[in-house]
Order: sequence, then C-alpha cells, then structure tokens
Amino acid sequence: MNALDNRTQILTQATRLIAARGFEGTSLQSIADAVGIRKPSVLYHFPSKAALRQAVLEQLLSHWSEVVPRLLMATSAEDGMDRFDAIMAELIGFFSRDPDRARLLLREMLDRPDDMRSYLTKFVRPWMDVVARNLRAGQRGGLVRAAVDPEAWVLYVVHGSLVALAMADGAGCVLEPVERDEQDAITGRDRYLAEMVRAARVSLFDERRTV
Amino acid sequence: MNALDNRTQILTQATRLIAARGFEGTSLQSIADAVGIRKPSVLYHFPSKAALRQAVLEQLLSHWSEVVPRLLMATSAEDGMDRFDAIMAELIGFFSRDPDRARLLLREMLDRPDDMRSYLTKFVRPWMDVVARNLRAGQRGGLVRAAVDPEAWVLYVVHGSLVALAMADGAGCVLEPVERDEQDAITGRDRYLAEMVRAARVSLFDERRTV
DNA sequence: CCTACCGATCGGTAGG
DNA sequence: CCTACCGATCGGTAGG
Repeated sequence: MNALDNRTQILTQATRLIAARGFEGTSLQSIADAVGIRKPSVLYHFPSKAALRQAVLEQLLSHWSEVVPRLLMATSAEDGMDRFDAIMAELIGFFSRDPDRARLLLREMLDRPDDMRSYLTKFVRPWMDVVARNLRAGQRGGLVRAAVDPEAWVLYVVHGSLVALAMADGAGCVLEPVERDEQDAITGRDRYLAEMVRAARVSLFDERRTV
Repeated sequence: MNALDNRTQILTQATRLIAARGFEGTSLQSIADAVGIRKPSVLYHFPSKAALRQAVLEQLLSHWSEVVPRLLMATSAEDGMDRFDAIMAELIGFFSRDPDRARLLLREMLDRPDDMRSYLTKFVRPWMDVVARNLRAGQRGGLVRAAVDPEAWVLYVVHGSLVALAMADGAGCVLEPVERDEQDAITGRDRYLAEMVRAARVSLFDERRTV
C-alpha cells in the first residue's frame, strides 16, 4: 500500500520534473529527493531510468485514452458548430488540467521523434481519423470549407493547443501583455487560446455565425 | 584563422547537437568529437558550457535580426494580401532554411521560459508590434476581420510555423501520410504548412479571395 | 526499501 | 590547442 503509494509518487514527481527540466536534465537523485526516498528505491519500482520515462509517457497517453471517448461522444452529438465547441473544449481542457502534459509531449516529440511517431499513431491517429471523417462529411454538406485539409487541420489545432498550454503558465510564452476591461484583466494565455479557437473556427466553417 | 574556423565549427556542431538532443543531453565531449578537437579546447573558445549555450542562442537570434528588415519591407509594400504572402514566406523560410532553429527555440522556451521571455521581448516583440499595427489598420479598412486579436494572431502563426518545422523532417511530427496526385507525392510537412497558411489567411481576412 | 558501492562520464582547471 | 587531472555526479548493482 505504501509501496504503491510511493510508486505513484515517483511517477508524479518524475512527470513534473521531466516536464520542467527535460529527461536528461532530471536525475534519479532529484526524483528520489522529491519523493523523500533514496535513489536505489526509485530503481526498485522501475528497472531503469528509461523504464521510468516510458511509464511516465504511458500514463500520459492512458489519460488521453480516457478523454477520447468523451471526445468521440461530442463528435457524434448535435450538428457541426456544437461538435466543434465540444471537441475544442475537451482538447484544451486535457492540457489545461495539467500543463505538464503539453510540455512533456513536446519534449518527447523533440527528443525521440521516431519512437513518438508510433505512439501517436496508436493513440492520436484513430481519434484524428474520426474527426477528419466528420469534417469531410461537413464538406459534402457545405458547412465545412472545401479547401480544408481535414487531417492537417486537426494536427494544426492540436499543435496550437499544445504550444499554447506548454509555455510558461503566466504568459502565452513569447509575450502577451494583459488587456483590461474595466477591472477585469485577461491573461496572455487566455488571449492566445481565444484567438486560436476563433481562428480554428473561422478557418473551418464556410458560414460565419462566429462573433 | 584556424582558431576562428574552429570556433565557428563548435557553434555549428553545438547548435546541431543541442537542437537534436537538448542542452542537458549534449556533452562538451560530444561537441569536441563532432568538431574533431579535444574537450578542453571547446572551453578555450567558450568559458563554460552555459556560455556556449548563450552564444548558440545569440547566433540564432542574430540571424533572426537579419531577416526582420526584409520582413518589415514586405510589411510596408503592396496591399494586405501581398503583405501576408511575403511575411508568411519569410517566416516559414527562416525556419525551413535550418530546421534546427525551430527545435532550438522550442527547447529553450521549455528549458528557460523566464530567460527566453526577455530575449523574445527584445527580438520578436518589435516585429510583432509592426505587424499588429498593420493588422489594426487593416481592420479599420475592413480588409481584416474585426474579431482578430492582432498580437495573439501573430503569435499563433509563429508558433504554428515553429512546431511544423521543428518536428521530424520527414513528417509533420505526429503523423501525416502522403497524398498522391498522379506521380507527385506531397509530404506531410508540406500538407501541414499549406493548411496552416490557408487557415491563417482565412482567419485573417474578411473577404475570401483565397482558394 | 535501505546502505554501500561501482565504473563511467560530467563540466571544468592547471599548466604548458 | 593539447595532456593530465580534479571532484562531483551520473545511472545502476550487490546484498540484505
């Protein structure tokens, strides 16, 4: 019980540290310290540092697998515009719930592009295909612009969410000041996300019911 | 002369290796091996590994500074649509000319978000402001959609190019199969870029002269 | 899950 | 720009 709890703790801390400093920049010692155990104890739960990395990645992708059904439900409900909103909300929500996910994914794609390709083929591809199929149906119906490349569009939107939420919590990464409405201030990240959603919507639909 | 050549070689190889494996994943020894010199000789040209990192980053940003004038010229020429094409071409060209640039920037933004913010404020912000100002002028003229958030739009497009060109040369990273037109095959990256440009254009302009 | 320990490699220095 | 070398830390193992 305590052992299982420590295993979970190792995964949690490893995820956090690797997301922040990268895999090579994170030592087993620093993970052990964060958990409050000794370094060899980390290797009792995971046979090697590489195995720990794998476990961290698989946990992330398994969380994604939990989201997919909701995503597909959203996909098959209502008509085009509402689908769009539901899917975008799920996508952004997934990375917002834990920004480490976005950072970790970006790092893994940079560090091990070949290994990641097979993983993403397994976990992201099926969902992308479903959405793309719906987009093509929308194109036949005239709601979705004919010029849209469905798969490329999906990937572009996913990447946009990824980058937006991976970058420093405070700002949309590069730099976005705040914009004031009387007493309310809107963060750079929210500004970025709002513009991304707007651009995604306008680039997708032929009609303009968007604001 | 040979010393200067070696210094350049160190910068070149360090850029390549850090882009591929990250800063922490790149040892001074591996850089020395790539250049064909001994490890301490690297530290003769650069006082520390951190200083080498800095030099690599500054070289990248100075290349960016060379591109900016062309970008601004493109910005002040012709009318809205042509401006758009010229700026997009410069932006994509900058990262296409050397994909390590995109990977390196993404890594630095992940590794040192705070330090990067000040750098990007200095190097990217002025250019972003000019483009944003033009977008607002376009909004007053009715060419650019009123709902566009100029700064956020620019950032979104920059990030899109960054991710598109950072990911494995062969594919648009996650996964994009090829699409055939008789004998011609279009790579996943080109598909991604084409869709990104289309989406950027449509999300920007109120009229649709785009295909 | 710990203590004790391993060889390898890390960034960096001395001295020429 | 090299040889020779430094202490620190790396991932990982032995043995309990």
